[in-house]
Amino acid sequence: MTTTSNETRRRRKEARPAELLFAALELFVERGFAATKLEDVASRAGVSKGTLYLYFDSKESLFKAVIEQGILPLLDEGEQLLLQHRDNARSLLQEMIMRWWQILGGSALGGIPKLMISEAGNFPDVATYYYDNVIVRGRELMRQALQRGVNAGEFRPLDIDSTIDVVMAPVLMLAVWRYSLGPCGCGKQDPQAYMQTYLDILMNGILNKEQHK
Amino acid sequence: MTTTSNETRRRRKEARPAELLFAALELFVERGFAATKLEDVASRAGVSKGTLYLYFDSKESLFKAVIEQGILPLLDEGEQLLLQHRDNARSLLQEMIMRWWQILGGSALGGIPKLMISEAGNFPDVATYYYDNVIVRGRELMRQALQRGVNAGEFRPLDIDSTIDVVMAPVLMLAVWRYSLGPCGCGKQDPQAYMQTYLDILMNGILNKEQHK
DNA sequence: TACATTACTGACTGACCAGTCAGTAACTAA
DNA sequence: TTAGTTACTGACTGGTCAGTCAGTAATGTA
Repeated sequence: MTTTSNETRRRRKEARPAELLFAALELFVERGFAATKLEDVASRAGVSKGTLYLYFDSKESLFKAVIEQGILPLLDEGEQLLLQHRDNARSLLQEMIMRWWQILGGSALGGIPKLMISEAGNFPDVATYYYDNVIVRGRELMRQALQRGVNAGEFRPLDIDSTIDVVMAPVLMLAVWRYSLGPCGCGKQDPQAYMQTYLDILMNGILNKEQHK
Repeated sequence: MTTTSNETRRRRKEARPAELLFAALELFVERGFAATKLEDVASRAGVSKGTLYLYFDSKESLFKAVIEQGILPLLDEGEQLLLQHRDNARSLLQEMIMRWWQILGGSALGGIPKLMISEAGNFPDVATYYYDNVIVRGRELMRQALQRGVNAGEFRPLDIDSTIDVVMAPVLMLAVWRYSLGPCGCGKQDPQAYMQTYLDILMNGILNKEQHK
């Protein structure tokens, strides 16, 4: 081995934090927090372990940063969508769900729900942060979409609070799956069909029967 | 400290394995595999670490045993239900889902899905075992209930394969939640209402419109 | 009561890894 | 070109924990 790196050492103060966070996210999601070695995080980001400690105080603070950086952009987009949308509630809800899935399914951010689920017990304060800043905010978006539909008579009368969680569960489950049993050759057969079926059942389940098809 | 245990040492060869498995399940679910110390598992089971090694070869084999012992009884019951049930498909499906939730929600077994999700990446062979013996078998139960409904005209024509996963997701999510963010004071407000709403939306979503209410 | 068997114990070891810090080399300003 | 600054490195340390094993005590048997 003793590969003398042909890539010469560089100083890139600005890029390091983001690169380290991305590497950490990938490894935390893949292996879990406790089983991830900081040496591996550093080398995946192309630096040494010492460098990691220039930018983060400890393994735990790296974890916190991963969570905090990772999810804020996601919600901003949802809030945009809600404000701009002027079509009926059905298409708003449908679009929110699909957009949400595209983001979760299409980037490493999709691993965050799995990571948070796995580690919440070991980091109660991060869990609380996540709850207050992600879950509550996400639920609020969903609440408004559902409420709009119920008010307009598009949706049946619903117990909004519990409906929010029921509606979100299948999307979350799909994202979680992707990073857990998915890679073991036992994925859901077809995410596309899954989402299709889900939306079909959901819409049939909550739309008012007045206007059919 | 030096607490001289007033409870005198006992020899209970038969009871140890089950007690160790139960303690291990609780701690693995609570903290994750890597973050769980075998010393803690042993002491929760009321024995020393050495004793644990009389019954299990290694930490990994303990993990495997936890998974293997934990889920088989669950499926047996589901298969019973499917065979005995002679009512309509709607009530069969409803009963399967509720019974499933009762078991997951009412015993420590409910933590197994969370545990498997968290650790699948680190134990591909256990994940494969779990997939083949739990997920495939569980899906088969669900498939038969759904197929029965579609054949009888009770349910709309459905893409059964994807419907299976969509139907299961909300129950799994509820179980997972209970052992992740649930304990951080941010639980789903009311599991009862959640299941109620879920069944309501699901049934409205898949029942044929011919027979209403 | 004495001896044999074995379930059980816990101090010990070696590997592993988070976190440190003295040293190195990339960049900068003169 | 040189001297000064600082981003970066990696060998090292101290603590932790999976796994071991020589010893202890509970039970069985005579």
